[in-house]
Amino acid sequence: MRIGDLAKATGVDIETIRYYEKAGLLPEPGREANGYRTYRQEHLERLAFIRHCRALDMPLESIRRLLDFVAHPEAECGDINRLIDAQLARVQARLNSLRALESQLVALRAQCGENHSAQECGILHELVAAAHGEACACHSTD
Amino acid sequence: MRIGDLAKATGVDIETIRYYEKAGLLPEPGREANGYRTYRQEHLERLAFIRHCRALDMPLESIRRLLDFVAHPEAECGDINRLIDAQLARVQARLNSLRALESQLVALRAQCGENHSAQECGILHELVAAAHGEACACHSTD
DNA sequence: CTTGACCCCGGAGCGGCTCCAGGGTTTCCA
DNA sequence: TGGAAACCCTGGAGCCGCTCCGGGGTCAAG
Ligand SMILES: [Zn+2]
Ligand SMILES: [Zn+2]
Ligand SMILES: [Zn+2]
Ligand SMILES: [Zn+2]
Repeated sequence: MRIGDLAKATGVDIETIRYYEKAGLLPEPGREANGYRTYRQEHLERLAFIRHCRALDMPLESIRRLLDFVAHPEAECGDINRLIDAQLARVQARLNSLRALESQLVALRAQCGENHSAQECGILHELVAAAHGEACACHSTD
Repeated sequence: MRIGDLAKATGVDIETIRYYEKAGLLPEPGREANGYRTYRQEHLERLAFIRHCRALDMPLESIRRLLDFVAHPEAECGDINRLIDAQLARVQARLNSLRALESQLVALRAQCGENHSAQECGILHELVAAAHGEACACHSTD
């Protein structure tokens, strides 16, 4: 399998595959006489694993550590839990802030109905007022 | 007001303030004889405006355009609406994917209860299985 | 013999900061 | 008066996870 085949099989961009190799996530592939990379089934599985973890938004460093566990199956799995927990915590924190953000944006959007000049625009007014600190907790000074 | 005072007053890092200046978001401050930047009330307000928009997760480019409206209050406000709408759409898209992500992570986390070796760990098993494509839509090949 | 598809490499660019080295200035206290 | 601490300056590199670029080599079909 050449890199283009692997890319097609997994839906991962060629450049990204090379990047994962440089980053030490994907083991070095074999080389044809002309220098082209050649991959085997294990590379495909490894790459799918990486993409699955990336789809869970894990940083590459976490994936690296998970791959260590795959390579050393006798190790205790406590760190795996902690890793997932940390990831979940990140996601939930981001969810919370995005939810707050969404309602702020919805409220903001409601300030402008019809087309008019910027100086009469409720959105701009609200943004300026909030920046002055009136009823604005989001960019707190603490 | 020197840069440190502005930083303290707004809770924004000094380096970030200088970065905003370089990025053309904050107007060039005055300078003391020794080259130190000096800021006035308008800078403080401007910076607060920027931070408020950043708290709404707007990209700097959008903020630049909002600032253009502040500077040209006679312009039509239609673009302001579109800007907020686009931002809201981004946030909602991210919310949706994060919600899916959260439930996946929760399900994943449930696969491991007690401490054991990595090869028996349900989390690792699930990750590997999902990477193989069994019941996994997240890293689709299309 | 050329066209096009594929592959190689090293390096730059993205956003939004953050940090660093290497310097100058000011302020405070002994 | 001296010296340390706290502040300020600049330009440039580093972070993440790619993505794109230039400049080249390789190989099969028409
Ligand atoms: Zn997947
Ligand atoms: Zn309006
Ligand atoms: Zn705010
Ligand atoms: Zn386990």
